[in-house]
Amino acid sequence: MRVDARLNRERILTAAEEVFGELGAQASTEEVARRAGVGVATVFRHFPTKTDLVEATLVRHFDDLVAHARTLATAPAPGPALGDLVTAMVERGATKVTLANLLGAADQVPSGAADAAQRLRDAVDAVLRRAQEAGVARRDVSVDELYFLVRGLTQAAAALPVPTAVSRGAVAVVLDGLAAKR
Amino acid sequence: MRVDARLNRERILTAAEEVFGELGAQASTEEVARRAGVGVATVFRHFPTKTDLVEATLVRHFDDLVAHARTLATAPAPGPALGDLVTAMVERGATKVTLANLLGAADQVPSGAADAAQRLRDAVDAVLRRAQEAGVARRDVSVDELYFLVRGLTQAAAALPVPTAVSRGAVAVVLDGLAAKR
DNA sequence: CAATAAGCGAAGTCGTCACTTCGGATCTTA
DNA sequence: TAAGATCCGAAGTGACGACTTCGCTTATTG
Repeated sequence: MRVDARLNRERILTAAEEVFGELGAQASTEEVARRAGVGVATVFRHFPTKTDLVEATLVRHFDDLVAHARTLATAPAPGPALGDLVTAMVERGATKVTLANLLGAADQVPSGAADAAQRLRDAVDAVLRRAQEAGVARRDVSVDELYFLVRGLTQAAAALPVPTAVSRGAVAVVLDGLAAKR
Repeated sequence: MRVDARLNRERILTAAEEVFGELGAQASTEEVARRAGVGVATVFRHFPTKTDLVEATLVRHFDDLVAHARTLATAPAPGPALGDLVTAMVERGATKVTLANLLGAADQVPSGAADAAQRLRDAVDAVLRRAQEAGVARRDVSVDELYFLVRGLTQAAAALPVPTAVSRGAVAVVLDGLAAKR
């Protein structure tokens, strides 16, 4: 692959992340191209369909979160680690959830995104289990439920322009409900 | 207004509720017309823009919830009433939230929907305050946060068909976090 | 029951957006 | 450094969806 091609690919991904974050998932491919400083044809050469572009953006984002989760899985304090993870997912994912919605709306869920989501699920699972074994998280909560909660918080946060006292408070309530009963 | 016009209006609203619930917010107006058994022109005569149609559907749904909330505001047990309300909003609203997203994406938030949302907020506020005064809900939670949580849970439930057990579990966690500390 | 006003649907128009084509510019390698 | 492969952007194309027009139908009213 030529160096200019690789550079453009990188520029497109970065632009897609910005544009979809600001304009929402229905932003046009042409807007992404404009922001990246390339022609539309270049975008389509790298990502044959719009779904491919969205998928690539999502996978990149998910893998970031996976790395973060794996670090937290070996952190000294399992309880705060779980809290950190939830907060990070909500705040960093806020702009990306609309993308996931677009993907969900498509008839077929692309395998690449599904794989990345699975990796993230597993990493979150590890953090949760560790907190449960340390006795600082309810044992009757499954990853599915935690995932559901995080997804919900993230989606609600995405509606707001900036993380606010309200979203922080809501996260606090959930973390409190997640904590082991005293 | 002629009786056939009123009947058609009713049919259109019902169809819109179904279609947007099943196909998502980006479903076409023509699909709504087909489902209602009328021509597209009829839909546009009753609701000049698609936004108007979405708004009308939302207002109807919100007002249903407002009625429910007002009933619960005078229920004998304030704690379970709050739980009931949250559950009802999440489960009944699941198909409707995508509509709210579409509205939010539009440049202008129609005043009608904003008013209905305000009425709902006030009704929920009443139920929450009553639970707090009865000492069964945390006092450091505001309506804003509760609303945020419900919105998130509903959106997550709407996004993809989730097993009821999972959404119920997640709601339980939130309600637990909402309960007064022991 | 006839006149009339309101309502209705079929067949458009217009703009937008995902995706393609092709002639020219640019990087690579011998 | 020059041949040649690779990459690029400007200008399409075709489909789809929001919204309009108009001739016909149907409910209302004196």
